[in-house]
Amino acid sequence: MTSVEEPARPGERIRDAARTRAEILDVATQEFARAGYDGARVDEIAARTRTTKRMIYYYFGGKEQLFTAVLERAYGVIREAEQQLDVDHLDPVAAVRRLAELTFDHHERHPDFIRLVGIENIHGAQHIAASEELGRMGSPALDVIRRILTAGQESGLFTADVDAVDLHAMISSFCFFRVSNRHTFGALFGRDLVDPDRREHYRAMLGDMVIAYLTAERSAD
Amino acid sequence: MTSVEEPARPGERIRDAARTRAEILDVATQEFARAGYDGARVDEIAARTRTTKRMIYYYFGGKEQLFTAVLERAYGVIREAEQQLDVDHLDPVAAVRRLAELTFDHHERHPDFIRLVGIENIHGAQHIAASEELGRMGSPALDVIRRILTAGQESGLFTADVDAVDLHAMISSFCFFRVSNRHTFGALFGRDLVDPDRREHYRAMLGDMVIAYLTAERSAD
DNA sequence: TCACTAATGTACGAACCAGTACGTTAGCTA
DNA sequence: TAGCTAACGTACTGGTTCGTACATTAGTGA
Repeated sequence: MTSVEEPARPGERIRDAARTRAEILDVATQEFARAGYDGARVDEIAARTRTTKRMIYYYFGGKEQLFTAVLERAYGVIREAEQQLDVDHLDPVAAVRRLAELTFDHHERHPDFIRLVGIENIHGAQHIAASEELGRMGSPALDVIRRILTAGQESGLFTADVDAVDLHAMISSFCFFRVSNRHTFGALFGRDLVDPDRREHYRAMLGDMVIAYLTAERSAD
Repeated sequence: MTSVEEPARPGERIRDAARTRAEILDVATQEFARAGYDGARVDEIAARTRTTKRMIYYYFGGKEQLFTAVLERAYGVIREAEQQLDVDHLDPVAAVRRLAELTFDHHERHPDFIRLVGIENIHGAQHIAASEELGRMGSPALDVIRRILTAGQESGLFTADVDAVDLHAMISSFCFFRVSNRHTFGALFGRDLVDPDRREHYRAMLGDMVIAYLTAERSAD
């Protein structure tokens, strides 16, 4: 997520639009994730870049558009990760587990992304709705799930009545909750869901859960 | 969640500390849930009560403490609902499904609560940490889960290696995500997770998932 | 090399907003 | 019924914060 941040060497190009833009996005991502949309301060973002507040308005137009740009980039990162998915050579059961684990890993590695999505939900997904880029952007993961599901259902291995979107929701809910709700959950139940010592346990739990659900014996009705 | 709101009849008691306090809490719950902690406006809360901003500071001390009071009451509601849980007469499988469904129903019926918890997580659960009441307040659901789990494991029906807290996390994650992320999920994947027409489908999906996980055949290792 | 434009910095304004100083009244109690 | 206090209202303030007007400079193309 973080771009280059070299200590402005002498002789280096002083003016670099792309770098300035990227640096603003980096800092804005942190600040929005830290404090929420309304809690984030444009002045604070500016102070933590090598440029000034003026540039934020020059490049992005305003706080709202800046947040949208932050979201667009964050979703872009996960979409790229999903495009790396290569599970077609695996059998359906192994493929689903692999997919679930990759989702698990990505959520764990990008807590800022989780926070941004939580914040965007507080605001009714209005920025996603207003963004053409995010509207166009499909989900490679969904295509992968669709393929695995079809294979598993045709072979009779998978008995569950779900489609790809539902399965994606199931996997995401577990991964998302573990990161997004770790603070309240920890405070109320005294268990740190992201404790590294428990990481493998939850990772396995997710895979077991999804596979058990998909392959469970079902009464014909 | 909403308290009495009768249209101040003449002859009725004008001064009613309990009512004023409750009315402030009602409106504050809506306003915080609507806009987040920093997005919520104390003036807006005051304007939508029959009293003034001065009273908010008189009864609660400040915005921060008001939010804490809102959280305390919201958590109190779910704790009360959990205390109504009576599944000890059911077999473990039926009991787990019943518990999951009650969690599902409560989350669906209290979207404001979900939003408040999401907001509290954005702020690192600092208000919960600062609240004695919320610290003391255990979870009746957890006790119920513990009993069901023990019964199911002793009878050999449940094969999964989970404790009550993990199982609670699993159930909550599905119920919570469905409500909390419905906006971004809907915008990105075009599916409304809280569409009434799909309600039974997701309710069954949750129960199936949890039971499949708990009862799945496992290789001894 | 000169002029033009993209990129940047400074300083400020106007609105907003949490919190408070100060004054008032309802209703209980002695 | 007198007086006392909990409950309430008004009007304001001080600081914050988004956004912008205006000035300036780096780099580039003719």
